Amino acid sequence: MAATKDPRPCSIADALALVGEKYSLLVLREVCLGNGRFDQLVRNIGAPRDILATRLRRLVEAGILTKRMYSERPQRFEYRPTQAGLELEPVLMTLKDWGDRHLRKGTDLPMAVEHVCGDELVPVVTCRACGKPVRHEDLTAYPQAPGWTVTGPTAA
Amino acid sequence: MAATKDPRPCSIADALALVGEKYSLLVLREVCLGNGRFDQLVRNIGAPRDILATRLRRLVEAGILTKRMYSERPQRFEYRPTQAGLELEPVLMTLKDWGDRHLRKGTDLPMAVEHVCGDELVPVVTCRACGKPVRHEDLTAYPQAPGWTVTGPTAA
DNA sequence: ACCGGTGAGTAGGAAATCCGGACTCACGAT
DNA sequence: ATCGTGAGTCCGGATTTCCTACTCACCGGT
Repeated sequence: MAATKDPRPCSIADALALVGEKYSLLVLREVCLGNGRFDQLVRNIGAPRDILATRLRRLVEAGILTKRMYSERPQRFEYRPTQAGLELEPVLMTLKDWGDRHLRKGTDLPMAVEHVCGDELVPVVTCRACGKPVRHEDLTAYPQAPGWTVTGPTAA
Repeated sequence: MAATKDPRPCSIADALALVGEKYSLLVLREVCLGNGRFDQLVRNIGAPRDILATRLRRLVEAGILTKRMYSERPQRFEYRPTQAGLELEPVLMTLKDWGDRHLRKGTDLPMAVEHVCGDELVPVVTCRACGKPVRHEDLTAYPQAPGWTVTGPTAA
C-alpha cells in the first residue's frame, strides 16, 4: 500500500493502488452481486476478517463503496457500490471472461451472467469511436508525461 | 499466493490469483508497450528486483509471458506477452480509463492510446450478442456451481 | 432468566512477504 | 585494467497477512 517510488505516472498503477490489493476486487464482485454484508463477504471471499475490515475502510474512503445502515436497533450495515464502483464492474466482467477462457477452457463455468438482451454476456472491449473490438496491433501509445519510454511495436 | 480457502469457485478469483499480485499487471503493461527487459521493468515499475524476478517466473509459468533470448553472447533476455497475455490488455485499457476518469478527472493524463481508426481509444465494454454497452442494471447473475448465493438486485 | 445464534467487527502473535541495498557474474567498451 | 550494463540473487529488517479467539449488541426461544 505504501506509495512505492513508482517512477511512472500511470492511471493503471493508480487504479491498482486502490483496488489492486488482495481481495479488493473480490469485494467489489460481491457487492455488485448484492452480497454486501460483512459476514457474507467473509464467507464468500474467504478473507480474514481483519483484512476485510481494512479493505472495506479503504474502499469506502476511496469512494468506491458506501456503508449503509439497514437496521438501526441491532445495528447492521451493508456495503454497496457507488457509481465509481459500478463502473469497475466491466473490468470484473472482462477478467471473468479471460479466466473462463484461459483458466477453465470453457467447461464447468461457475457462473453465467445474462445480459438484458437475452443472451449470455460475453464482454467485448471496443473502441468508442469506431466500435471495433480492441486488438493489440491496433493500438499506439503516446506518452504525455515525462517518465515514459516506449520502445516496442506499440510505441508512438 | 497460497490458495486461501476461497469457498467460491470463480473465474475472477482464479484470474486474480494469477495476475492480481502486486506489480503483475504493471509488468503486463510494460511488456505490452514493448518494454520487456528486466532492468526496464525495474525502472518503469519501481518494483524490487527480487520480487520482479519472482513475478516474471510466475507469469511465464502461467503462460502469460514468454522469456526470449535476444542476444546470445552476452546473454540477454526479453519478456513478451503471449496470446493469453495480450488478451488481458483490454482489462488494462479499461482500468486505465477508469483511473483517468475517477482518479485524474480527465486532466493531465499521463498517456494516451490511439486506436487504428485515428481516434483516441476510449474503451467501452459491450455485450457481444447485442453490441450495447454493459451496464450494471442490465446484468443478471446465474450461479452454476455450488457455493454461490446471490441476494441482491443482480440476482437470478 | 438463560442459552444459543447472528452481525460486525477487534486483538494478538506467528508466519509469510516485501523492501532496499549490496552483491554476483558475464560480457563489451575505453 | 577499469567502467558500465543486463539480469538476476542474497540478506536482514520492515511490513502485511493469517488464524484463532474474543467482544459487544441484539434477538428469539424455552
